[in-house]
Amino acid sequence: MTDSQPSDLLAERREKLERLRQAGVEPFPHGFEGREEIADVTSTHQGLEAGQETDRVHRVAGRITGRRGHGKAAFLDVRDSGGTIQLLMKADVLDPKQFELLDELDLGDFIGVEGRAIATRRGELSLEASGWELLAKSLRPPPDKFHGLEDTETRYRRRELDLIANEETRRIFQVRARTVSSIRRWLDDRGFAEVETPVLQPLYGGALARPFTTHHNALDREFYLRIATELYLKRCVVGGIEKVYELGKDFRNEGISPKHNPEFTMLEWYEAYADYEKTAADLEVLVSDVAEAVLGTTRAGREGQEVDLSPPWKRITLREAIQAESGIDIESETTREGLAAAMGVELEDGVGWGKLVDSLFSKEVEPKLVEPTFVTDYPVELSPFAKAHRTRPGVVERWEAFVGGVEIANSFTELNDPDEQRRRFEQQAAELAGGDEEAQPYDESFIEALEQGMPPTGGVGLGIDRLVMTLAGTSSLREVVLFPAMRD
RNA sequence: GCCCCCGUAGCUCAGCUGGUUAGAGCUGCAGGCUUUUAACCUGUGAGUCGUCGGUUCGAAUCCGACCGGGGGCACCA
Repeated sequence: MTDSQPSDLLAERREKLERLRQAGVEPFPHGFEGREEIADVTSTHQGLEAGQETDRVHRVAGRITGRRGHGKAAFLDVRDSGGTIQLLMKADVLDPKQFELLDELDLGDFIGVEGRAIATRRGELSLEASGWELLAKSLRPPPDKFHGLEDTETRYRRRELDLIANEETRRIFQVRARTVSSIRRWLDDRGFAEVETPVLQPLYGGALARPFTTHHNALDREFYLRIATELYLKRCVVGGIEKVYELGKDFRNEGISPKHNPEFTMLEWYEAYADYEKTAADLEVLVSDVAEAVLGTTRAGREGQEVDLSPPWKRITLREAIQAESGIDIESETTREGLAAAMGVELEDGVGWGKLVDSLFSKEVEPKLVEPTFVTDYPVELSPFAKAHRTRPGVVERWEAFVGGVEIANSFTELNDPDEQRRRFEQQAAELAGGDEEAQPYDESFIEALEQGMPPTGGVGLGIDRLVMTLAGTSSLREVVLFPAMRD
């Protein structure tokens, strides 16, 4: 090699690729037999003392994350998904050709190695390589080995680089994977059946949100991406699946924020013969159990805002919560004009009493609900699928759960009176016609299902991304979504 | 949709009251070193300063528009 070679980082790697090929090395072989997980190797030799050598030979494979040359010896760090181990490459142990070809390796390459376990003078467990093979050449340079990758945009757009460079990112998505699997286990163990209902729906419903619209060519008609699984899951309950859940993506055509992504993961479960007291008791146990399973503790949350997720969680009615934080009693201010005046805001067209209550709550109360809290008994205007409260007029049997100032779940005693449901739909349809784009369209087939007869039922929606935020201690939802929505 | 902040080498950053050929560390390349671990030592290469336009003798630096990102507001879960 002379100085006149192109010094471009990509070109360098391609030249190494060619030199390896010319030396008879296949840079992209098909596999590596007899590999052990690095974590297993390190735990096998945990007690090894500095300078101690063994005769145990291991085969490991992974990505080269560090390299320290030493003339007639070299150290490589190799990482697989569960651990990292140091390799000692010595000129007097390796085949001369293999030792020479080490020069053609780069940070980021995948190699497979065989070597005996030793502990170096500094006490680091290492494999003294007797042979190595290239498993895949990396043709692009990895992010800075010390500073990692910090640019937020690159981290989200090229999440693979973020995962390579940042231990914390790998941890977060491990938390996410364990959270999802332990939620499924929790529900499965209690006899819930997981189902899959349509993502493409002829009519959207089950939440107050604007949908994405798409087109089916063969049928030549519009479909909506679901905003919730609610209505289909209740039809499952009508059909006799008494404990049912679905864990999957919903899509809402709303803005993007640290708490919102247009596609997000939602768990909904429904249990026949249960009510919102039962669902609240279940949720606090589920979240607490999941935290214990995933983190080994029920304490979680962001730095400086750690909370204890163990039950029982605090319970407060919406009215009390609002009164405590704002001094406004929503049972006294029962007109939109009166409430707007009490809040000191301009009354805009199309903003009803319910929306005012909602905005009052979001502004004044929600950010302060750091400790796990159930807020109960919502106005009927905001809850078209919830059953009226058994004793309190004007409110429904509904709660929302908050942790760290973020809503993580929503639940009600489900409305199962088809005639009442029809009236609620009519109300929603009127608001939709009146310009409220988040109101519900009328769904006759759902009404027919209720007319078939649905047992008293409790249902819950749990935002998985937001729960993972809490468990992983992140302040942005985008940190727990592998590939968050981006422009272009 | 509105407001504020940001965009300099593959990565992490400096330079920004306008003024020689835009700097550093890591990465890369050449060389040295048989126990290092952010290895070290010597030498060396690498940039449409987000894009386009404007002001100016002169723009990474000042102004405008656009693109992309972050945060906040609005809206939602």
